[in-house]
Amino acid sequence: MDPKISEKAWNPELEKEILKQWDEEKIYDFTPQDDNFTIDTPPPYPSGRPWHIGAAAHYSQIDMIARTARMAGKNVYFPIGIDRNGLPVELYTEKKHKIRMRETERGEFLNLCREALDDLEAEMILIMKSLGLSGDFTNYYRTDSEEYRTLTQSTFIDLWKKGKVYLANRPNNYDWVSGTTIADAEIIYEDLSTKLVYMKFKIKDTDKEIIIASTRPELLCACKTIIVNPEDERYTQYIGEKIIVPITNAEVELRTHHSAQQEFGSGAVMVCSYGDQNDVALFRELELEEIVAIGLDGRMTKVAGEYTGLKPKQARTKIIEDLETKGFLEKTEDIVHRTPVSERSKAPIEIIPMEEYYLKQKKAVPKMKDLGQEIEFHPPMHKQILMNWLESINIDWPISRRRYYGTEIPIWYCKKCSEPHVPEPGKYYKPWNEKCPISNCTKCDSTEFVGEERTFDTWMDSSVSPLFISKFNRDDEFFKKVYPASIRPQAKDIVRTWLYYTLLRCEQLTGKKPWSEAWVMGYGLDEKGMKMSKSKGNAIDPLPVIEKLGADTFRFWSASEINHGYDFRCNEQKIETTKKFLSKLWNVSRFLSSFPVIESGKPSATDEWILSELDKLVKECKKGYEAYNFFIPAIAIREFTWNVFAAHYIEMVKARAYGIEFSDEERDGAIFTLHKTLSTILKLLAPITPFITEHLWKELYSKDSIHKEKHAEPENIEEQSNVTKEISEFNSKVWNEKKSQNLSLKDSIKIEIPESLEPFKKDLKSMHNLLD
RNA sequence: GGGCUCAUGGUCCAGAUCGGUUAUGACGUCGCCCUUACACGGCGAAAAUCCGGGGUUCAAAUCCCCGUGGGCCCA
Repeated sequence: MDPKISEKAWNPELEKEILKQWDEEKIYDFTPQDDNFTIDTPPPYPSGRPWHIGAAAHYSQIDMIARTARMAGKNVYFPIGIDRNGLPVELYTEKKHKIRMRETERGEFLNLCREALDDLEAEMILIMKSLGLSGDFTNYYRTDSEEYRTLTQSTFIDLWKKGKVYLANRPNNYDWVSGTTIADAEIIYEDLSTKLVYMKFKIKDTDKEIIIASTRPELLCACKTIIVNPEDERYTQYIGEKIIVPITNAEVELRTHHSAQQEFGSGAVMVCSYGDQNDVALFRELELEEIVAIGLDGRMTKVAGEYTGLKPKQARTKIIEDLETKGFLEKTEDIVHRTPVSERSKAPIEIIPMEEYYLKQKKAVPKMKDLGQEIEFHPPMHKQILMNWLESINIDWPISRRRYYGTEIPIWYCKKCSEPHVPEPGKYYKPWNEKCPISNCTKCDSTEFVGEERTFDTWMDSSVSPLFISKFNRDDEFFKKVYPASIRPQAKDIVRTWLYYTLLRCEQLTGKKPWSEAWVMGYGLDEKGMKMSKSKGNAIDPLPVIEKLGADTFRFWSASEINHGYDFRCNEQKIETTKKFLSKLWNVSRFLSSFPVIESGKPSATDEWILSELDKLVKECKKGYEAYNFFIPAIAIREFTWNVFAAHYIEMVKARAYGIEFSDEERDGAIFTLHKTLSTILKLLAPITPFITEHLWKELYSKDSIHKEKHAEPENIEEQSNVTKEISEFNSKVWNEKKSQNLSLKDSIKIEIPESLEPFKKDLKSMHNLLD
């Protein structure tokens, strides 16, 4: 009886062949029906090489969602997209070609960006395909396509007409390196070392002075008041006094405010426009008149007097020197300061009053909270990230950006009266490069217009992904069938951006929530538990790993190592050792391929025992798959296949399956059970390791793809877990005994079989060559 | 300062809303073994006072409180 499968190990090269078959057989094609399972797949952003290994794990798991749903009998719509709008590619292009965006002709710069994106995108698509993603690659979408940008602009025009957009001049987070406003959500905090400068401020008409500590002495020229804590007794006597600001000699008032911390510096704080968000709040609350000390070029403005034109950091150094020579400097201290920086350029942000477009969101918060409650989160704990974010929203969403590579804001202004004009939706507009489609100004009838040059925040594009994939405004029939989507899989770190903005925008545009479930995955960290980044040098390139070990090994690692929702560590060696399980599965299948597949058989006590354990496994997997938690089935399947099925059951029935000293009926019971168990294992594993299961399935059980099968259903067989324990204990006992007597495993030995294992006596005897 | 989350052999992790025998498994280490699926294997061994303290209970890795330390997020 030669095994039908002859190769001794799973060869990952076979994956390429299988991919081709899937392609030819079109087994993942989607035709909308009345009831569909739509996955709002995250379009990854090609921002540079290499792609993140955590992302590869993430997309593997998203595919497991698709396959799980498919095997549950759902009609799965699994679109694939690439997000191509935004700042990172601009920075990448500037670096790659050693150019500056603002010194390059806009059209030319956009072309360079597009080329860079095409390159990076090709690698991502290659990785996603190699991973076996069962998505729609033939129609994959790009967020910078004409069609997508038309949607972004149309939805903006719609919201504009509904009065949800307004222009306002406000202190804004300004990233002067990128030359653009950024949203609060794009700010991160970094601990940077800086100097805390203790300055002497004279109290007017006295010879007394107070000390004020600040990390931003260059903003002295924008200082409007000094605050102290109302409970700080050191300053009680000076409240209401005029204080002379060093260098500028301006007079400001000393007031009390609870936000001044007594422990920080001297307890007295200078309030300037704008050192930080607290300054913004204070200027608003105390109705102070703002002074713009830093311009859009990131340099000091003329109010800075002799420091005009310097960058804030240069001005700081110089002003510290001047304070010292003029006797205003008490001391300086080196401190580490949590500094708000731009997430993308890493430059410290400045707060500068600027005119930007805003999308109303403050009033929508209660509604968003309700929607958030309606959405089922996997795992449930991550709903809290959204709720915390909603709790902290206190300004509307600034949506305009002073960048090039993004969807253009479709507005033209009348040259004469500046009235803004928004065109009709349904077309992609580039106002910086196109004539205004409106012939006369609606206000003054003038015929000359100026196009808006700014673009949208990229989340304006990303936040309509459920509308794009469902062909909103393009195909009503399709839209009705696939919207709202079923599930939004995404990473934990963009809950407050992508997840939240999608909720907001889709509700504003359709009145409905965009999906009923949200599936949130943790971060991929390095082997020490630190965040991976290119600058730290601890990033792992997923492509060579996948090429070397194969997608299934990588996928099984991802499922068995990542407890859903928690952060996970990536370790190449760990991934490699995962391969052992696939080898085990392969060799179990190779052994079974020696026996004919038979449809039925009369199971013996041993067979019934393993079938009860198998049924337990089916139940366990079902629990995991229903929550889209692949950690549960992966661990359970590995444990069962390796440590129960292969280690004990197969060894017990080997002789019976060969028919040595057993009747045909007994033999067939074993063969039937072996195949039933293996075929069930393959089906249980199919969503996690689609390649090897497909190959073995076709070798052993069917011409048709395993991915057209339905999930195995529990048969509710009574549990026999105690038997498992007794069997494995007995087997260990025999093995140990033989070892201590220096016997080979095939040698005979005399050991009493416990009474409880009486039903398994014949199998155990043949397994261990036990003497009566 | 607030929130979420984690802490179990050298390393990673299970023990999930339901407290209950000797705390699961993998990686690594060591020893033995070619046994007609597999040496990418099998068997065996060593290795954990379950972060600390307190409480509830007949019973706590598990529940509660306090603390310590890490990660992430927000301010």
